[in-house]
Amino acid sequence: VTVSNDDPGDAVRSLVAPAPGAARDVVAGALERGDLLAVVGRCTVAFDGRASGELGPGERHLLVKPDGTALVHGDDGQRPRAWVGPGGDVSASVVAGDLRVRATGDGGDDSLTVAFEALVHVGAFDVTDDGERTVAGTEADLRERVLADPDLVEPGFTPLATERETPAGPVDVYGEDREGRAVVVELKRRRAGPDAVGQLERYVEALERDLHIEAVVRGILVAPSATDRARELLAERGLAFASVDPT
Amino acid sequence: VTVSNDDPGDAVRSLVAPAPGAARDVVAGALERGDLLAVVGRCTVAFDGRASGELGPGERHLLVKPDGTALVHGDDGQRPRAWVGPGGDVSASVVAGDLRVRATGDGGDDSLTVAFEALVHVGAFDVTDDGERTVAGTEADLRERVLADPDLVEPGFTPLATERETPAGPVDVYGEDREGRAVVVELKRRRAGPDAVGQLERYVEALERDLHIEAVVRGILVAPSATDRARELLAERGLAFASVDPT
DNA sequence: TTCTTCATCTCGAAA
DNA sequence: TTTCGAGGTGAAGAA
Repeated sequence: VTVSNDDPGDAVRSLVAPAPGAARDVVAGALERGDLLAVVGRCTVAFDGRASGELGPGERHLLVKPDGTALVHGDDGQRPRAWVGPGGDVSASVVAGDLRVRATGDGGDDSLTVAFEALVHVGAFDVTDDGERTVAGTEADLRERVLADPDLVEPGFTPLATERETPAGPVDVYGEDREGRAVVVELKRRRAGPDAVGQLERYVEALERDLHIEAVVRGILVAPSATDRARELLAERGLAFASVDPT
Repeated sequence: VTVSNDDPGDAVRSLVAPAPGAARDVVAGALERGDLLAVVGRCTVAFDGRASGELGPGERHLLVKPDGTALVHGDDGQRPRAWVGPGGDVSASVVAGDLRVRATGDGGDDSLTVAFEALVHVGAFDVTDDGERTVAGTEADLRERVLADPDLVEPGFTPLATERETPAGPVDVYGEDREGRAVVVELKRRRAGPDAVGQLERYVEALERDLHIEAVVRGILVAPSATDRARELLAERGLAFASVDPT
């Protein structure tokens, strides 16, 4: 077992195949300093809270962030096998010769316990991420596109408001058609399914009641495409569809 | 810059503050062997595909799994700041003196590029996670509970089928009430919102049409609780609610 | 706080 | 492959 550290300003602590006690010390120090903590090894995991469950023995990667978030990743997939959210407490101990890391969620209702029966690596890193994040191709971009060129929705369509409030919640785009009829537009950045139609329908009905007029409120689903079931539902409800890409 | 490795059967390679070339070699070896790869350092990130975007300079943790999944984690929150799914290719290179890791998603439509301008740690780990995952408190558990004690839904309720097919999709639980009327039950393991009511409504309407009878099909939403808006919608649609916890 | 909806949602199962 | 709904969904914005 060797401690391997080039000591670049105490920014890193890295142990390969450490003894549990040495690992616990590194983990405890990382938690105290607010470091990013990474532990790789064979472990079992238990969690409890909104639901409860466990992971049988397996080799995994535990990531603990300065805000208390803890993620247990297996060897595949994009989602952690187990996790607990930020805001809680994290502690480390050695129980029966095993390193044990325990984290609790914000309310304290959620808890996560990781017991390592073999340690491959422990690392503590003093990192801060203050970089900006930009994303293009979101629903917001689709909305901008529709507002810039309302004919994409339907020739003669005139947007009047975004996020217009109704008893059923805010509608993405509210406007009127060439004949002056009220129009509710629901935007989806991806292929739309039955849920999107249900949403649109709720807004249309809510707005009809809100305006308490006899005139019909039209509903238009705007998305790159829609599934067959979604199109059937649109037809049944007398709603329309317009194909528009978010980019 | 030191290579620090206790050589526990070639299961670990760990470099603290490595030079880009040395890091590239470790990364390339990890990709070749199918190791779990972890890189910590200051980087910029760009992604493209379903959407596109970038992360400005920041210190982050890159995790690459044997299946090609790549996750870029910042110092807080539970979701990666950027990612690409499994199934694609991953490659490493040194460009303008910086380690660069590029990963593509399954279809090759998605791509993720991470350029490290400073390296804190590089680790390659030979791990496999074959542990079982068990979870209690899921919707399946709620269904079992309801089937074991149908009175939780409503006194006199009799379940007849689960996953019963309708033109709108499979119904969680199908049965009949004390008067022999058809009943559709929609289950939610947590507090139910408007979307759950929309789902239940679709199933009720689909089943009414499917049975093509004059008799009404009843709908009951079963969940620990429901939001006010959800309750209003239930009332408008003539649907019922039953409070049942998944555990 | 609760509520509502978006997400580069992810994931699994079924048609 | 596509569709559909669950998820211990998470996260953001508004009331």
